[in-house]
Amino acid sequence: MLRTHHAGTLRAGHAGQTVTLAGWVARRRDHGGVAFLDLRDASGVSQVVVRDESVAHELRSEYCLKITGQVEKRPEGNENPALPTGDIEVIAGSVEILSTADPLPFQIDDASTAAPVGEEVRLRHRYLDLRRDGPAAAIRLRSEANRVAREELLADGFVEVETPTMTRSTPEGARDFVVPARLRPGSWYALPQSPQLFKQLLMVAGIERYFQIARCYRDEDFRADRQPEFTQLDIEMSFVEQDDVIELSERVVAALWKLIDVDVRTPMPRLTYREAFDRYGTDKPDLRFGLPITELTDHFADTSFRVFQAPYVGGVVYPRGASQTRKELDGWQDWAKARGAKGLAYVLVGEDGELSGPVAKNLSESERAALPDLVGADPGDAIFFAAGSRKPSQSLLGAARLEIGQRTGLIDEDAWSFVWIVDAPMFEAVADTDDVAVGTGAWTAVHHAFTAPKPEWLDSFDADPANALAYAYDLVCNGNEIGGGSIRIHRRDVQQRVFDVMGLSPEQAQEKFGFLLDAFKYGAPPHGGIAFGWDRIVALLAGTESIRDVIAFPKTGGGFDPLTGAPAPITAQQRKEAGVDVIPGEDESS
RNA sequence: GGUCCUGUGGAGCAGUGAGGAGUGCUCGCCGCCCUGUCAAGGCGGAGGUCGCGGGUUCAAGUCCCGUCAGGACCGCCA
Repeated sequence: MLRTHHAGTLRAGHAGQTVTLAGWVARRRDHGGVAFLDLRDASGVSQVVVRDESVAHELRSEYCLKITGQVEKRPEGNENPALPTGDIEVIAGSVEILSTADPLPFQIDDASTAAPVGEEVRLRHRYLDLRRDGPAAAIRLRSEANRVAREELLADGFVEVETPTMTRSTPEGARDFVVPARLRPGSWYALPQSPQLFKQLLMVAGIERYFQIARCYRDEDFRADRQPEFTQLDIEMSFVEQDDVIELSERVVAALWKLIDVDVRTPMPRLTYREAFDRYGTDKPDLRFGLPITELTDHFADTSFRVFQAPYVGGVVYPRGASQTRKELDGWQDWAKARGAKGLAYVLVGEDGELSGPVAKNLSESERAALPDLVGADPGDAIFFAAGSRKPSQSLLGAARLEIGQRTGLIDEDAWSFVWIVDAPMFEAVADTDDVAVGTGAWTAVHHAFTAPKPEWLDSFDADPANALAYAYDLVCNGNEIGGGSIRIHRRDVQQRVFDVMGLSPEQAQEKFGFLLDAFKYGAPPHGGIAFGWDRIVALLAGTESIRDVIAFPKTGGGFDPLTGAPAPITAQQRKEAGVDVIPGEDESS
């Protein structure tokens, strides 16, 4: 080893020892005659005292040094209580420059810069960014999360299995990334959107308890919490029911949050999908604050106000919202229109209890009188309304609820709220979505085509697909969906009935999922599982907004890696070898 | 595919409303001084296609059009 000690570990007890340290110059304070270096390695920093000015003079920020010297207690009064190593310093005997450093594109020591450095320049020099305390801690926390999950699962008899990252394109939800196959020009591998099909095959294989920290790939447009490649903690178990998967999941989550000294209370509360939409207008409600939505359809059943003559009317309270300016209230209209709504009707509750605003005069005396109590509004509050089809209206109110919670500071940023969303519908009408439908039927799977119906719907789901409930569960933390899974179909007859609802013929099913259906012919065990959004979970643990902060080398919005410059053109020779430009013949399936 | 925000020495900002010489701030960088600092200090200095292209104008960082890049959101993401 080049060193005998780690810089951040030296204490008063080391005084008198001769040590060798290796690390980077975090900061240099040259007094001419005596110079102080903060030498940083992964463990922290120690102050090094260089008394030879000719040695100290040429040293610069982020030079990589090897220093041998004696640990001494700092002179009386010169201790730095802000540093763990603040009681000692290392009097440099020899200073060897292992590596010099050019002037930096940005400062590593962010304590000295008032404002944060821009993300683009940080990502272009991510290897420097990761020398900083915050980013370094996030990557190390991720490693700890991986360790904790592995320990919890391995101790419970789980087997870690790696599945292919070059596989067959299967019709799942998202667009596939594809890889040309040199040996079969015109044919392509796909990168997996998840290990879903493989983990089910592993259940057929008798693994019984599988997990993997799995990389997944989806070629979709970006959002703050999306990357083209992302990570799931993927779990699948045989001979289990919903409660078994949930119980295991809660143990894993509790172990993870212990990393940040949070005791997660289990069992976690559950909401049905229906309740979540009725009360919070979303399937991933943030329960760190209240402000539930109130359905007002019955209240306005006989209204003369055209806008409220709708299949659904609901409202949400904006505490103290009546004092908003006209401009702010108009801003909400733009906000709603940006979400595809016509607008956001509102009523202001005066301090005297009188209702005002453009909508109020359209309401009857009785409609006005009961309204504040019905929605839980006090004098000085505002009430926002959405009217129209049930789900879009609830979604709008749910988004408004969240926006109100954020604007009014109702959200306790230190709180952790976990909730399971259960009993999601199995199907949704194709007309309600623009999904690339797997089949040609009027219905498409909400979760995926292998999700089992709840036991009580086993006989009737195909007779009443609009109301059939799936044996599926999503885990939501502070308004983020951090995990989701289901009990799978293991019976061929049930699977075919699901395909029938989706308009998928046996022949079509065989073509698309044949390898899975074939496997299910050979004694498939009942099984189910869950996948956790690992990047989001670690981001929550790290207390950062963006999952980019917990990915070592993330990509920016266009799928571009500012560090390597990927994606980049390839040479003509590479194109030729890869067979990218081969046009499939008529006898080849594309 | 759509909407909004941002782009000014190496970093972070101000300057754009209401056009008038690349003006300013904090940090960094370079040189000199300095023997107890720890965001060291003092003095001096260098460093700019104002993202890019076009237009309006006597004159554009500033106004208009287009475009590129980054961020956020809608669509999309079983």
